[in-house]
Amino acid sequence: MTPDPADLLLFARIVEAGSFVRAAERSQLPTSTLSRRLSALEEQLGERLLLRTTRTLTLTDFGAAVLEHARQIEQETAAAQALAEHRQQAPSGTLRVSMPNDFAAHLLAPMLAEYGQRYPEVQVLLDLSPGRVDLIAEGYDLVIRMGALPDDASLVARRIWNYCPGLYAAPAYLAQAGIPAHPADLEHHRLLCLLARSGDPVSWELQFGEERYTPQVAARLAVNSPDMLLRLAEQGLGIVGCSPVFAASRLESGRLQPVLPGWRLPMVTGWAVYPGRRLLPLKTRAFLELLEAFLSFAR
Amino acid sequence: MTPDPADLLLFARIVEAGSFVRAAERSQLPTSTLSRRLSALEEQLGERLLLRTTRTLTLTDFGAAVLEHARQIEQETAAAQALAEHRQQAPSGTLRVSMPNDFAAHLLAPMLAEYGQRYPEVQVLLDLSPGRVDLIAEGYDLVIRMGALPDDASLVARRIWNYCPGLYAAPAYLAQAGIPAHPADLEHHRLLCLLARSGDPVSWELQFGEERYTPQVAARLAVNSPDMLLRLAEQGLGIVGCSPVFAASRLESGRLQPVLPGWRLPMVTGWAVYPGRRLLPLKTRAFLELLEAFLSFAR
DNA sequence: AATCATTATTCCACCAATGGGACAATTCCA
DNA sequence: TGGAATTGTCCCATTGGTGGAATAATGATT
Repeated sequence: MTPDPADLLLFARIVEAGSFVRAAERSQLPTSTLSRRLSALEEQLGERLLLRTTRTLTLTDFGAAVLEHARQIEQETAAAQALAEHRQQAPSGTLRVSMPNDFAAHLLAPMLAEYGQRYPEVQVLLDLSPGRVDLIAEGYDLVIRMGALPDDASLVARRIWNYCPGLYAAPAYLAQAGIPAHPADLEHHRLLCLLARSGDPVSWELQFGEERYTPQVAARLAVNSPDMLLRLAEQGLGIVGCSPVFAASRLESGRLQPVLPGWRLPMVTGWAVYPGRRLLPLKTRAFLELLEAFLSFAR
Repeated sequence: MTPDPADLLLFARIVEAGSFVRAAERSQLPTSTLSRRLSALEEQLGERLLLRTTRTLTLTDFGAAVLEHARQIEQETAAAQALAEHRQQAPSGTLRVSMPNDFAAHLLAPMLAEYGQRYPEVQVLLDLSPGRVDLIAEGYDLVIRMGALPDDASLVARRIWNYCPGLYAAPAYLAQAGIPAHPADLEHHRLLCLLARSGDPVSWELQFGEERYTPQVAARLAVNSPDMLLRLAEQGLGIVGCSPVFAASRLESGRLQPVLPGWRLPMVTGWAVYPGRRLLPLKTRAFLELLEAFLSFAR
């Protein structure tokens, strides 16, 4: 059996302190423990390390040889602790984040800039692939996804954002197909739908305050990229349902305009998913905090 | 509080094994312990080291940083153990021995040669000062002394040799002063006495089998070196009492001859004194074994 | 020389860590 | 698709180690 490195560490401390009692004071341990542990270590190694008198401790030359290794152990444990403490104060390392492309482009660009400036020691690796990634297997620290969250017990999902998509279309399209006055009118329109990952069709369950209405329509086109969806709507392909935030720039420039204002699609929730509930790396915690701060503005 | 190096070592083992179960098998520990200890370590360091799924373990980049130090600790403990095991097989280091000059010259020269040849890794430091040395304070591994042994509880004395001094004188001296036929005759002779360390006079309590006789004489000369004593006797200064072994060479060459053959002085015991009762360094144990082997020949 | 202060060791009641088992979850295999 | 095997975590009775106090012993001091 290999010796307990903790005992070797204690041995180093005893030698440094020069006596059992001083080592006990520094280590916050009773002298009895030190005495017992050292004896056990000697027993295990099969040779004495220290010759002890009540007044003096002298190293065996075997003890001197072992002491070198014991000091190394002491130094390495201290290094490990220092590493941890440094982490506690300044986030560092590599942060691997995966999030939808549009989410990053429309909402997170300034936030990412701020994060990079505030924590220069963290290297951010941003993945914008739309598909879900295996958080742990692929080594991601954080994954942001819209809609359905993965029910993985080892993962923790945190609600970071939500929105109720509104309906938007290009003025040219509305001039040609007419402006709907009620959800029921949508049955005669071309609807552009965001393709859910699960592949099942999205129901257009519209609501306006307490009032609800679900037109019996099928989407004419489904894409898995909100940005592409908006671009298609801009080209006059139909009516799109998406977040007001995403549509904002096109609304301002007049390339899109609201349809059935006040009516909203069901709430979509954005989740931040990360492994484990506690002991989150500081870099991740910092990212989440900054994320929430920015999203509370964008709400 | 600094982390427990034993936990860091376990962490390294888990990473090497690739799973908790395999690490448990190798370490002869239950998986529950490994799981708990690793969690405790993470708790203490404040950040996760391993992301665990039932099927895969992946290192955090913090974990990767800590792992380096953990591996060092593993290596150092192994080195310490190897050191001990190597000691078990091949004595090494420095052996500090103190013994009387004459004891070394007449009895131990071949034994020391044999020891040096058999254990080349041991550097022997031989002290031939006649006075008693403080075993522990001066760092001696072994002290050989003739006569009274120190009653020190922390020291262990082992009887290694004993002899009954005989009487010897130079032929020239005997021709001049006459050959004693009975111990009582010694009262008219010059007696050369070995100076005891305590300084008190040595009584010439002669015995021959069961017969005892103590001539009322005082030594004319006292020296604390048996060899010098013999040399003085050789010069015809008087009758000396010393070990037959010490006198052997001079008896063979005829420079000395026995006086009152059969009569002997009281037994003198030689002691080997060393610190502690068990866990004797192998170099010391080897020395003692060889010592006893040689002295059993010289008896 | 004798006493005192200091130090390492020993003893024993007690507590915390252990480890065997059950459990939940996941991946592999048919 | 469904079981089977494997894996990490949790639970709780049990044990080994802990730590406070007494003991033995040593070196300095008066």
